[in-house]
Amino acid sequence: MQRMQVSGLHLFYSKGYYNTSVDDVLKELSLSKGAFYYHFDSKEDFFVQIIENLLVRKIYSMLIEPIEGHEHTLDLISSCFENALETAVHNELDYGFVLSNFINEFNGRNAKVMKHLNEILRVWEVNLVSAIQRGKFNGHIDRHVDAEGVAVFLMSAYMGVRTLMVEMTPSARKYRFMSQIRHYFKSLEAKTTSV
Amino acid sequence: MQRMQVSGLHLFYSKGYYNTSVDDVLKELSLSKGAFYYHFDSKEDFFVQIIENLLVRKIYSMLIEPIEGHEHTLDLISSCFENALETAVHNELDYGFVLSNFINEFNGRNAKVMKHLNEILRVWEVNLVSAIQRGKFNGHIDRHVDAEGVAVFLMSAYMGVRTLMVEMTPSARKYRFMSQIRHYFKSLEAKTTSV
DNA sequence: GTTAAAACCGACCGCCGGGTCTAAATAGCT
DNA sequence: AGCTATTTAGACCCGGCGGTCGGTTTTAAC
Repeated sequence: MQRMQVSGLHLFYSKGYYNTSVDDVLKELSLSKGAFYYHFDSKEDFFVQIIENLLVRKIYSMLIEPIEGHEHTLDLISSCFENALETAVHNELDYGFVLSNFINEFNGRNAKVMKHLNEILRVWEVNLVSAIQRGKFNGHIDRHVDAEGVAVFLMSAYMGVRTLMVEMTPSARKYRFMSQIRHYFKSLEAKTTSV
Repeated sequence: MQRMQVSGLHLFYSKGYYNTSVDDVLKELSLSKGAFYYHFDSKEDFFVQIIENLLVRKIYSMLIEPIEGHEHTLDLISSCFENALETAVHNELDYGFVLSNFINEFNGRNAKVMKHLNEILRVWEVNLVSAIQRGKFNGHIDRHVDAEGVAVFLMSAYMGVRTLMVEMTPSARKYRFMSQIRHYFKSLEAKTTSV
């Protein structure tokens, strides 16, 4: 059952949810329909459980936890992004943004699933905002900076670069992206510029 | 035939390519299978023609042409983004980034289609890079700025915010996003900061 | 060893989607 | 009007997919 979810996630990620049949998942593990529908009500239910059991935790440990420290916030964020993108470069299952793909796939097509995915986004956003506010409080970040704005901007940029990195010179793009992120961060630091 | 393409694009955009059947397109226009397969070899061919006939032109007029002027490059880009995102807010068919959605859908699933979509991206990127270089030449942009880096960063951010804007307070996010973009641009201007 | 519950098997159903094919309609031309 | 070429109609085929169901095996408790 755990195995089903793991290989289900891999397949859904690489081939897309609607483009992956239940049989595909079962073939991978040499299991039968019976086994599947004993454990899960439906394909959708299966996917929701994958989100809850695998996705949220991985994303939490990859994008939330790493920036909860009390050191220089912007450094935490940039090395967190750096790590996440590095796993993406190596074509590994980039839990960092499996999410982005799924959001694109389910948008306006499956409200139920979208609720779960949006919830993850929301948590990430809240966490980014509070990290930035912490940075302002600690004096690392200029106090005029709009925390919500920066959060939206960072999420956008990160999700976008993930799309751009697939199939086209990923490591070069990662490098360029990260250096711009750092440049952008420099402009947010205290005693340098203001918003 | 033109009508087929137009309503095909609308449906593919709103429901997804794989989630839209040929019959759906035909139902919309009260046409029959015969009419469709007389004009197009396959569903895929149909889609490729939509890309070539509708998508590239619209994107060209929305994201390429507007930044080809010789005024302050960064201003051109930001008002170009502003316009494109504004149409997205109003749930209109945002040709600006229909592209982003499709790239996400076809990534790693259909190489043939991806070739066409990547080509559009490539043109956009080249155009951004040369716009930025023009800005450096004109003295509006700091000469230390990495034009390729900025281009990748802008494309990422733009594509990402499009994802983020769907289904969750789009206009607030657009506003925040744009103000961060402008802030970022300020840090690229000549005689202020360097990379 | 018996028994009941948990887990699994795989044939089967109904539906839908892409694509084919033949016949009919329509348009264009003389 | 008559004839050809273009365009449509829609019945049909086939493969795949989500889901069901009756039955078999495995597990575990006593």
